[in-house]
Amino acid sequence: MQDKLFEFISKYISLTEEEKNTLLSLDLFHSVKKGDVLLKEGQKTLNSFFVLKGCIRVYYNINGEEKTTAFYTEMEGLTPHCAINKNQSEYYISCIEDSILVVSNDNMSIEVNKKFPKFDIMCRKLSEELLAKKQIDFDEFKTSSPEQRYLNLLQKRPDLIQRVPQHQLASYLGIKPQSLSRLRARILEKK
Amino acid sequence: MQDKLFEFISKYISLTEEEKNTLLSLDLFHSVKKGDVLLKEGQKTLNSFFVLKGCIRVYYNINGEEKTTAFYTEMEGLTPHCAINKNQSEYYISCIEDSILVVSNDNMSIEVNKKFPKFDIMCRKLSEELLAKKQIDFDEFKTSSPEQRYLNLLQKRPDLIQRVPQHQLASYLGIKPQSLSRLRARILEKK
DNA sequence: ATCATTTCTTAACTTAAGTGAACGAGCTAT
DNA sequence: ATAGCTCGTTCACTTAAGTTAAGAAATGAT
Repeated sequence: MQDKLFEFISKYISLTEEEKNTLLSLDLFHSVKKGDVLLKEGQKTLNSFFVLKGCIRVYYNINGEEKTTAFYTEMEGLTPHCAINKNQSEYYISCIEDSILVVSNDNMSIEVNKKFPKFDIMCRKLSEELLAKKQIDFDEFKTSSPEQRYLNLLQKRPDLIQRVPQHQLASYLGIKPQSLSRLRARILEKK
Repeated sequence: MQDKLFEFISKYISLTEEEKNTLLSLDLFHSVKKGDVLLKEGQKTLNSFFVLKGCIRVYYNINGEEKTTAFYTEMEGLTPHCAINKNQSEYYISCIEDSILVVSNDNMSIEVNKKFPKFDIMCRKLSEELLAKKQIDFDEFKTSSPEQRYLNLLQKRPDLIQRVPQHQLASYLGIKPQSLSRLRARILEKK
């Protein structure tokens, strides 16, 4: 499982054995169970989460209703907003499948970056890439209807539709569960 | 105007005079006129754009229709997706006011980063921060109705509503110009 | 100053999403 | 096994956005 992490990192920088060992000494790997909550609204954390296996989701509690806004699956990760601006978190992060995560905290990465400055380069490339990608995703969302978004998701991340409950998918698509149900029925009719 | 750039940079790293001079020697500052197109669909560029004064917008041409997805005003900037993944651009970038921009290109920043590695640190902090902010913006967009989005924009970026044409604002809000018109009339009624 | 174009608004109509309620299927815990 | 939940779907109704068209207002070009 560690190899998957190194494989991912190698897309951005190359690591010596020494550097790999430094990383392995940091107790990065964590198993979490379906339903485990990694971060709650109002909490603070300096942790970042990277998914090696499984799926985590981000959701808000808005007037007692859960609104899911993001899923992270294999080889995807997030640094919560609150870890960057040192606020309390506005959202929850929880685990929707038994998962294996790399959990790294900010102090840790400051240490690592001191020892191996090229980690900064990786983090920079990675976050620039993710930023550009997020912008494209946002653009696609803005410029399409709920039905187009669903069809788009079906193309791009068919796994999500399988592994994620409908009502969570619905808010991810910016609509209510009933509307998603109806929209799917409508698509089936058309075929 | 250069001071505004240094002031911005100083939020992330501190610069020596030598470093400032190196930056100034790079011919970074450009004046552009309202309507000037900085990037077209299908083009490639390695340039990044940072707005010192004025406003630029990102828009797509989808079935002959312009869909505006982003605005960048004072002290905001973007690195186009195509500059990161070396593709042809999917979108246009143009100037909606006479503006003063910092235009930096990728080769240039590689040079600068070699000389002054702390620029990498700045870029990293900056893009991590922007990524987290973009995610929050996206979340807000997903979890609110067009009307809420408009009211939200009115709070957070009242300047945009003044300086940007309605039909561009509309697609920025994910709706048609007619719907924006109607929605604004509805809000006025309620008051 | 005038003409042409673009932009914004309004209106009538269509389509789709939101809302509230009901029902059955599947899970969970006891 | 069953009682209690959650989840997904369906329905009827409401509300708002999309569409098409028309006209007024603002802008730009000659």
